[in-house]
Amino acid sequence: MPDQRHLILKPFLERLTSRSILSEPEREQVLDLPGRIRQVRPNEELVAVDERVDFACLVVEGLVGRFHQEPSGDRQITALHIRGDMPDLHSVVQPLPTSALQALSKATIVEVPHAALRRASSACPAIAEAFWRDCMVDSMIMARWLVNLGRRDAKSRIAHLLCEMACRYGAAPATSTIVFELPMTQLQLADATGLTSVHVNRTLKALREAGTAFHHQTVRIADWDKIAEIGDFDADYLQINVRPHELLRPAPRTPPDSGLGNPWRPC
Amino acid sequence: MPDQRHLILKPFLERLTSRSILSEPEREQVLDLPGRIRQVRPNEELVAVDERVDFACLVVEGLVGRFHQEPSGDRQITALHIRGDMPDLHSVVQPLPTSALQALSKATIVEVPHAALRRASSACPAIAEAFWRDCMVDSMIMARWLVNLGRRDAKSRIAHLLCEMACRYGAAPATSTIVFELPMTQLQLADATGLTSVHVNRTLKALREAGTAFHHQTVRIADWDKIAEIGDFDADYLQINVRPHELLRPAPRTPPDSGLGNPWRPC
DNA sequence: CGGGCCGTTGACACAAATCAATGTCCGTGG
DNA sequence: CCACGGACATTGATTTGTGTCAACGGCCCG
Repeated sequence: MPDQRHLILKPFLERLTSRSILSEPEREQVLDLPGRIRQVRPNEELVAVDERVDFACLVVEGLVGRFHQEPSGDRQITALHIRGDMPDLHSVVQPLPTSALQALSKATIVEVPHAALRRASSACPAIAEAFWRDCMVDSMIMARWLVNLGRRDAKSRIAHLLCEMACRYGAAPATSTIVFELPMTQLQLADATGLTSVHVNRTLKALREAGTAFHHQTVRIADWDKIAEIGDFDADYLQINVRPHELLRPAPRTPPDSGLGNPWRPC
Repeated sequence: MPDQRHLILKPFLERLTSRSILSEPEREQVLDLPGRIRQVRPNEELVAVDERVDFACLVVEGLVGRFHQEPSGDRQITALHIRGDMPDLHSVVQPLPTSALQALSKATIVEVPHAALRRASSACPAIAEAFWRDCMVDSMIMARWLVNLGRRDAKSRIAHLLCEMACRYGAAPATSTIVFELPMTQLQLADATGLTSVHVNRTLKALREAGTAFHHQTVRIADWDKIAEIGDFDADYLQINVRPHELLRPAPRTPPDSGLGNPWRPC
C-alpha cells in the first residue's frame, strides 16, 4: 500500500524539504521508508528511559512530548512534537534514550526502523544532512525554552510557548484572530513551562485580559503582536519558511580552496 | 606544520572517537582538518547573532559559552564548552546563528572552515554520523539544563552544574577530594543557572557547608556523593565512557530485512 | 448516579529578586 | 610606590513572584 504510506510520510518529507535540499530520487527514498502504525492514548509511553530502541517515532497526528522525571516526582517536559515531527530522530545515532517519549493526547504514530533510516542516510549524504539539520532545529527550540525558563516570568513563558506552537502549527503570524487546537492540559502546560498547574491557571486568566485564551484544548489569539510582545517572541529560530537554496548553496569558501590548510585527501 | 595541527585536533578526535567508531583513514581525515588559530580575551565574541559564518569553532583552551540576550538586557547562557568541544559544529548545517558564542575566560580557539567539515562528512558517512552524534550529546545536555531550570531550586541547580563540569573535565566521579579549574565568574554562573549573581553568591556559601567550594575559579569537592545528591546528578546523559562498539554495532534489525516495509532502492 | 480528572479560586508561605552598601583584588598610571 | 578605578565578591533589608495547601465546580464516562 504505497499510497497510504505516502500519505503518512508526506508531512515528514515536507518538513525535511522546508529546510533542506533533496533531489527527486532522495525524496522518493524518504517516501519509501517503511514503518509500523500505532495508535496511542493520552499519557501512553512511546519510548521508555534506558530501553534501547531500534526504531524512531514519526508523529502522524496528536501531540507528543519528551518527559524527564525527577526522583521527587516532579516532571519536566523538554520538547513538544506535532504532526510531521520525528521526536526521536536522534535515536538513530543515540539508541539508548535518557528521557521518555509520551503522548499528551490521543495520537497516531509510525515506528520507522533505524535500519531503514541508516540505509537512507548513509546512501545519500543529503538525506543524512537533512536529518542532522532537523535535529538541530529541535535543539534550537530547546535553547529558546531554556531562555524561557531561565529569564522570563510565568506570563511571558506561557505566551512564548503559545506563540511557538501557533507558528509550528502554521496558524501564525496573522493579522486576524488566530485559532488552533493544542491538545494538552493545564498540568502538561505547567510541566512544559516549569510552573505549577495552579499558577498556569492564574496566568492564563491574566493572558485572557490580553486577548489570548486557552480553553477546551483550543488557543484563540485576538492580537498576535500583543501576545508576541508579552512572550518576547521572534519566530526566526523555528526555521520556518527559510529558503534552503538561498541559505545553504552559496559556497562557504571559494572552490579552489581557501589556502587555509592541508589539501583534502579522500579516505 | 602537521605536528602542531595534530596536537590541536587530537582532543577533538578523542572526543569524537569516545562515542563513535572511526576507522584509521577516517581518523586521519579528522586530524587533517585545516583551521586558523585565534586567541580571545574574556567576554570576547567568537560568533555574533545573525552573522552568517563559514567556519566552526573548536575550543583548544578556555571556556566558551552560548549566549542569548533578552531585550530587557538579561542574559541566559544555554551551553558551556571546554577544550576539545566544537560548540559550533551544528553551524555546518545551520550557518545562520540564532545565538552568540562568547568566551568566558581567556581562550584559544581554532576556526575550521565549513567547507572542510562538509567534505569530510560527505566523503565518509561515519564522520557525518560522528558529527551528528556529538551535536546530539550537546542537545541532551541542554535537555538536562532545562530540567535544572524548570524543576530545581538554586542549590540543586548550581550543584548539578558543578557536577556536570567536573565530569566533563574528567575530574569526577572520584572518592577523594576533587579539584578542577572552572574559569568563570559568579555572574556567569548566574547567567547559566537562571539566577542572580547575588543569589548565586549566597547559594555558594550554603554549598560550602556541604563541602563544595568555588573560589578563585577553582572548584573543590570534598564529598562527591553528597554534592551529586544535592544536584540530583546522574552522569549517564553525558555519554562519557560509553562503549561505542557495544552500543552501536549490534544490528538494529536482522540483515535480510524485517518484513516491515518496502525494499530499499539506491538513489 | 457516582467517581475521576481537570479547571478554578483563595489564603498563606517561602525562595529568589531587587536595592543598596561595602569589601577585596588587581592592573594601570601618576 | 602609592592612588585610583573597575570588576568581582559579599552581606543585609525588603519586596515579589510563584509554590503550597485546600476546597469547590464542571464535565465526561462508566
